[in-house]
Amino acid sequence: MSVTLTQGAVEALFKGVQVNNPVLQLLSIRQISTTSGPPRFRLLMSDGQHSLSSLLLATQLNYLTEQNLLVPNCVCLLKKTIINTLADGRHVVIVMDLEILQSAEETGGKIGNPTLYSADGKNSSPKKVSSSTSVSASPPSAAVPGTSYSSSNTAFSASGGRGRGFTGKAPMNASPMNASPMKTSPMKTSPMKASPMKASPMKTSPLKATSTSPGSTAKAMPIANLNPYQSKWTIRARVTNKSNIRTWSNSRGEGKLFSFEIVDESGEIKITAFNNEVDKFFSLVEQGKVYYISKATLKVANKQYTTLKHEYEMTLHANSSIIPCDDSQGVPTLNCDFVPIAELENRDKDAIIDLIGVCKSAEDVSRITTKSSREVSKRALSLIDTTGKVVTVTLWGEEAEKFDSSGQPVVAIKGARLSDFGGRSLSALFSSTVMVNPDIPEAFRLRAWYDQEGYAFDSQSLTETRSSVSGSRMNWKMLSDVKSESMGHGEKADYFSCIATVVYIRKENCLYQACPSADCNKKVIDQQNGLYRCEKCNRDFPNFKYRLLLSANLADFGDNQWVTCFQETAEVLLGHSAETLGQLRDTDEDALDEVFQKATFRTHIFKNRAKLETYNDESRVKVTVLEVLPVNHREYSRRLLSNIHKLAS
DNA sequence: CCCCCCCC
Repeated sequence: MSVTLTQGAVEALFKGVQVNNPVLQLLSIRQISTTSGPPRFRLLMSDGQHSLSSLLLATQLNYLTEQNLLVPNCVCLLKKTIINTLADGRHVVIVMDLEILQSAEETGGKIGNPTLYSADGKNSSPKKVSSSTSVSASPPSAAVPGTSYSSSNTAFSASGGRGRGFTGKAPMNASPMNASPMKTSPMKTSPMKASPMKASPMKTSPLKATSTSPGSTAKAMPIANLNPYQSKWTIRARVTNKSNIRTWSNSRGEGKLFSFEIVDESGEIKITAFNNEVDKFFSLVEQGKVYYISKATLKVANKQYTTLKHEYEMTLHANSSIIPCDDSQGVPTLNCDFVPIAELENRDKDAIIDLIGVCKSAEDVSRITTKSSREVSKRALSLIDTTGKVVTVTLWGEEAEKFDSSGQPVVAIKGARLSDFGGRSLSALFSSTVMVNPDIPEAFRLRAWYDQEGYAFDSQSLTETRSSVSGSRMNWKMLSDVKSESMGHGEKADYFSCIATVVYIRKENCLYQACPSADCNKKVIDQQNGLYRCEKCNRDFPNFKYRLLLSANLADFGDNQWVTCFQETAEVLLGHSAETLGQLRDTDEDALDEVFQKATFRTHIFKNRAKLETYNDESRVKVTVLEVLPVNHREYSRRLLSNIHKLAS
């Protein structure tokens, strides 16, 4: 005999320890009953000393049985195995790949006198087990919840699984599911009988001990651990993305379907319901709610059509069960991995991105016609985050129609697609989830940031559109043109735009105390008695508001120019509100200095107005800044080239 | 078993 069985392999596998390429003898094989899908085979294998009955043949190896190759007494090399851990701590070994080293004939019979391995050391006759329907009488180890569900990670990665499980951060992080027992049990059958071997029901339910109602202490299977090789599971998960009902008609037939995505703290998976199951479950399944789900079919996910990371997806069938769960504790509301907007520049086109930002502005909804002549609504939003960058996100259909931008809400989008249109922009997909003012810490942080400082940011958009800057209505000039073209000398003011760098901002007299009434910005006179007088309103006020009136010196490569910035443009230039700056001046002069320093040597696009003014018999052109816009690199290059061309000619 | 993801 040329083969040697791997001694100790059965004990290791029984205990859930991976064994590399063990050589085992098949003692018996039998088909187990399944509700759907291809036949499943359970194996009793021996290492010569012990035998193990909790092995399942992966369906892709079924051909070995069909060809009568995998028959009792043959010797096998298990090239790839997955160890699944059941809720009660027992392990099931899925044989993913094997090689028959020696046929049954060549081997000639059973090697050694193996006894069925069990944890308590009692050995039972392998014959008895192989003909019995009961699983080996290992004592239920209810005391190992900490290790429950933990599929062997190394085994999973060896099987080619990638990024399985929980890769994002959970915004609503709660205690691990293991530690949050379900309070109620709406399930008719106990989910804890999580044996993949339907023909081998456990006689006792190991976790039932302290419960008064069946299933009350049961644990759900984490979504990340779902696989086609275990059919008896119950998950507890939140619906994150429910589609409408769609119909189809093609060469293979017609029908209707809807799909939804669910999340638990371990991961996400897509579920699809067809025809009868649409009728049964469509109204039951609600976005945001938590359900117990069991008895659905798992199949390999088509990555072409899903943005989720799970290797599998689920299809509901006639026996599938979806039961609302009142206790949603510990089930995350969403599972986002937000990408800072500034970081989008470094991401690839077509990447699927989770994004959160304050909706600075939004287009009105509009109707467009697609290439395939379908009409659809769209609405573009400008989102900003603490990186100070802005990006355009397009919503479609109903989402676009319903969106309300009033109050500049925080918008979070899970699963938007990155496009290179206009540089960088995003588009919501059918699979995207759009949340307005979501109840998550990131949203609260952003709200606070925006209201305190973000609103005044000289934000740069990653999305360049016709309306943003580039070209059309801009009367581009160099600063030297102000003098050489005698701008502002005409009857009307001249308007021009330039790209220039702030070389100096005068701090003296940059702030004044203005009349607090809404439409009056007149400087008030401090009466030194706690009252402030506005001559224009002819009234005394107990308060005032700070206003900015900034003198700045701008330079481009041709010349420099003193300009005036009022309130709004000054706030953008300095990056803070007049109110904040007023407080700083009164309380922290150093901080105010820093603000001015930070704003200096920054380059922007300035839209200006030039007009000759006469004051005390002296005339000079006064340039007022009307708008400060971020410089876009493409635009900057274009202007630079244009200016060089102008200088050369 | 579907698989549309759009427009500038």
